[in-house]
Amino acid sequence: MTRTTGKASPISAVAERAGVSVSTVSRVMNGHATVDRAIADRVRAAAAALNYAPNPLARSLVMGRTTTVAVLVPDLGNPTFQSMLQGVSRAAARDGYRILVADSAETISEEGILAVEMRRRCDAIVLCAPRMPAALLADLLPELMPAVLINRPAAVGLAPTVTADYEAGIRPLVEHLYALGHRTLAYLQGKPESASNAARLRGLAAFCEAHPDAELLTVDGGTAFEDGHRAAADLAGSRFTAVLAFNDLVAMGLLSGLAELGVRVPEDLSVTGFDDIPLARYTTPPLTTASVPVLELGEQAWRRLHSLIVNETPADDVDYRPHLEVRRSTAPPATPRSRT
Amino acid sequence: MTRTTGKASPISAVAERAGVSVSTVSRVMNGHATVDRAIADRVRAAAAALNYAPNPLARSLVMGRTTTVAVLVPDLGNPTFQSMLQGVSRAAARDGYRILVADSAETISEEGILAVEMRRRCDAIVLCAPRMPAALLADLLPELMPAVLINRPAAVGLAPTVTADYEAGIRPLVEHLYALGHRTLAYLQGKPESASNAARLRGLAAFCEAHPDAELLTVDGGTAFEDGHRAAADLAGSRFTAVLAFNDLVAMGLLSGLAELGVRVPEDLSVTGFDDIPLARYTTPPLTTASVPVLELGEQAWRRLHSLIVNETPADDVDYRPHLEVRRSTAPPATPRSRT
DNA sequence: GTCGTGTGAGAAAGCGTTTTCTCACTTTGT
DNA sequence: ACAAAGTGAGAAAACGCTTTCTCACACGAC
Repeated sequence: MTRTTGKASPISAVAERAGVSVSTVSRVMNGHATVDRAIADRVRAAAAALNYAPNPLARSLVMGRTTTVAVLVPDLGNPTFQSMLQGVSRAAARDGYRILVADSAETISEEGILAVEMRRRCDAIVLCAPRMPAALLADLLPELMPAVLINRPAAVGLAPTVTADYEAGIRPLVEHLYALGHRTLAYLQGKPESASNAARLRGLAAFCEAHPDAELLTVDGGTAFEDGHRAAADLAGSRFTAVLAFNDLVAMGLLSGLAELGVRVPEDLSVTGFDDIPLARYTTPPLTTASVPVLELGEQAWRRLHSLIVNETPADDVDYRPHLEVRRSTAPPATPRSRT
Repeated sequence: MTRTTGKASPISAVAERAGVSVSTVSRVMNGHATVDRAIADRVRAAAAALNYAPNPLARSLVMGRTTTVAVLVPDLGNPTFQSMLQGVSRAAARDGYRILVADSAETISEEGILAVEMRRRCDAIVLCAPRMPAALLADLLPELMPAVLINRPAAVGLAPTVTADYEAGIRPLVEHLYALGHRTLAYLQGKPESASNAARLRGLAAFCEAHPDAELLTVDGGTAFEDGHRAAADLAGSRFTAVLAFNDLVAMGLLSGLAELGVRVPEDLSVTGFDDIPLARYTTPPLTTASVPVLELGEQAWRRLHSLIVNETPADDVDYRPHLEVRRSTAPPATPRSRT
């Protein structure tokens, strides 16, 4: 009648089979206190025979911890957030934690509700919500703690934060173009309400101030391939000699659109991306971009969250400065025809 | 003394404040039975004042369901699995379910343990484990039910399964190349132990049988960009006029490597991918590939899992036949020099 | 021989819910 | 008016565990 598989047997079954109390089984399973060697062996044998494993739910309830954390990202379809998730997931796995994941894209208006609901099922939360209004975030955070923020530089002080410095990061990119000789530039912006778009704009504003001879225009783009692809037509015939795309995805869409239109990159037009997603180095031509260590961002988020969970003071906030990755989508502008 | 925020108050606090028993609070919160209108209002007021929400853990323990399902994927860094995850996640979210995600890449040898452990924390599991030995899978499944399998055609019958038919899917691809005039082809294979690689090989074998005049050689590749990139050097000087890459990632790596070597695609060499990941249409040249509806795969997996959870009989297994997506990375072979 | 002092194991009290069981208090039927 | 049937709410059991509290027993010390 010994079934080595089947539905989970409760601790009481093990206790009964071993002829001891549940307390003793619990003690054995958790390696607690000193329990007589012979009895412990009997318990272990019984547990093995019944294929016993403690019910994690019951365990969580009584212990007040789930060894699970939530990760909320705005779009599971975006390589950047995918990598963040992967970074958190891997790091957390090493510490024996599981990930509860949610994609807020579907329910942008109820992002807050979603976050709270997720949070209550686990021990802590990593919040990547670039477009959540600051006020809402501030309201929410007390309910969410322990929490770590990704890419919410404005919220520094509210919770441990890991960020990429998009403002500083775009500077080398645009300076690179300037150094190549570009003076008429376009910035194909992302969603205007996004914090990181604002940061890029600040960085670009600083650039303009430093180089009054350069002209930089912001044009509406988006955050996805399609947005870049769509923008190609407008940009192809324009007077711009270089365009900074909001991110790599948009840049790739643009690259593809331009190729279809017969515009040569970088000969006719230089293009830059942002993020350095894995595919950026495999585009044609390989994309000049600002490299953001997203996996690292996820890992560092986990480190801080873990500290909070075990009641240590987390490491200081970290702000990754993206580094310029020069590839082949940028080159000096063609000799202006006006010279002719 | 009314704190509208703060640590979660238990149901007993609400009961006390409303001057009723916990049972009544529970009934009100769950809209059960008929409870006196006046009392119900009092309870709701108390709950609101205390910002009460039932503890999901306790709820799960007693109700025996968590409204959470696990998704196990072999690599969170791979666009294909990312899309599957997204597909499951979105569909599950619509039904009010959360996703517990795990990346087995780190612990390939303990994939089984991981699966069981995840499964015990929730109501069901979606298993995407293309390289798990069939015997292990069969052993594991009883413990995992309810479960749904993705891309394990060999396991049909053990659990509801959604698959892409890689064997049938590669056929139109290679036939397309054959029709273009290619007779010397290379298949840049993935991991030999993977089920979907075996399926592709079967499809290709059938092709060879049907076209004795064509020569097709299998060469070792891999599953990632880097693998394709690395293979470029070998393939560049070869006599092959077309190469079928294991998947789009490999194809893109290959494209990039070939571009660096000055090999023109498709003029000098035709290249195909597999999967039709979002970026495939934005490569240069856009990639001819077999389109696998991965998001759909995830969604269908969820549908079946949901059925199992609510004790309905799930829809029949579904086997998506990838469809040929002809883009611009394939063309007739260059006129052979041997003719000269 | 009595008094600490350990030691090891069982009993019981939670953890925060839901749900069944009970029962007091109306209504209704006659 | 009196039993039968309904209502609505509290008490208590259950979910499966961990942990504190208790206590029986055996040991050396005085």
